Amino acid sequence: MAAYTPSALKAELHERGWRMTPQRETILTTFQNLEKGEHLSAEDLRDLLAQEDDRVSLSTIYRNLKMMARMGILRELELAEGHKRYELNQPAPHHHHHLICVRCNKTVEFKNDSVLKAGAKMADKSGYHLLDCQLLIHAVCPTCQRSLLPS
Amino acid sequence: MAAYTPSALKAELHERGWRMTPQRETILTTFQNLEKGEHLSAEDLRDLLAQEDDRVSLSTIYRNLKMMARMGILRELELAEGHKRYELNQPAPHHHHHLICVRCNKTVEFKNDSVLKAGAKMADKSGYHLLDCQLLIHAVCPTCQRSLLPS
DNA sequence: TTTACTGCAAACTATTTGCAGATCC
DNA sequence: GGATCTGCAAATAGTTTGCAGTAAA
Repeated sequence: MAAYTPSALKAELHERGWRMTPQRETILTTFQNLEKGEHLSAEDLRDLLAQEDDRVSLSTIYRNLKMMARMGILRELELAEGHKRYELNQPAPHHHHHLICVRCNKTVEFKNDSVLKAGAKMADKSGYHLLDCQLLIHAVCPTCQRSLLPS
Repeated sequence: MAAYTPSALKAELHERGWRMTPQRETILTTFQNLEKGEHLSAEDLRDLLAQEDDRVSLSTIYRNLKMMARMGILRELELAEGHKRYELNQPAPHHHHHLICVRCNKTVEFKNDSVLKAGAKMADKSGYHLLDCQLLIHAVCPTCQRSLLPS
């Protein structure tokens, strides 16, 4: 656990000439307090914060989710159709991949360190600085295979 | 090469109570004639067909790209921000993954059969019918690392 | 002859952007 | 003090949908 603290974020922002704000701290700690494997869309996050009476505007949320993904703090997932979801970008023991049913969107998370290593090696070999590595499997789940509906 | 023929598509459509159309054949053969590694957005495809005076409406393109992805004929990629791209879903020797710079969107394709095998095994283990398996690596390319601009 | 498919135009929705005021450093 | 950040409202853009006519089988 331990992970990324607000002050580590602050330091990294300052390095780039940016600023720490209460909204950014709220967003970071919200993701850290999330149950393992839970991921949020921009709107989910807005609603969750509103429940706790800690309102942050949708545009600020969008701006900061994208920023944190580009910093490698969050990972951006395209699981269900039509909107992005975000989760903390965790290192090796917690890092996982996704298997998704294209019909019902049911998602299975799974770990595979050798895939992660292969990704890291590939990035390194090309001189890229790795931010996130996800194996994305599109498939049809057992239930939907049995369904009589074509599609 | 060889691959999927229009009549194979026709047969598969009929199995599901669907129909073959000239538009569907056009879309399939267009992807087959594409250079290796090239991928198209819905709009790209519309424009490419218009150039060859073989106009297909955008809605028909959207409907069929999604259908063919759900059949496993095409793979749906989210490379650059904001719109999906499609390419032929090729088997083992041509199958590849993507390494993407989150700043400039420069993309490197690479092959890794053991990753593909790990994905197929995982789908099988969960009883899912595999459609596509892609390792998606988000990173910062060498040029953008050197750039002085923060972000 | 039936039902699926296409094309058009309109609708939708997630995300982005311009701007004025607030706030971080 | 000066630049960055936020919140609002409006704009954008990719994609979807309703419908009437067309065409597979």
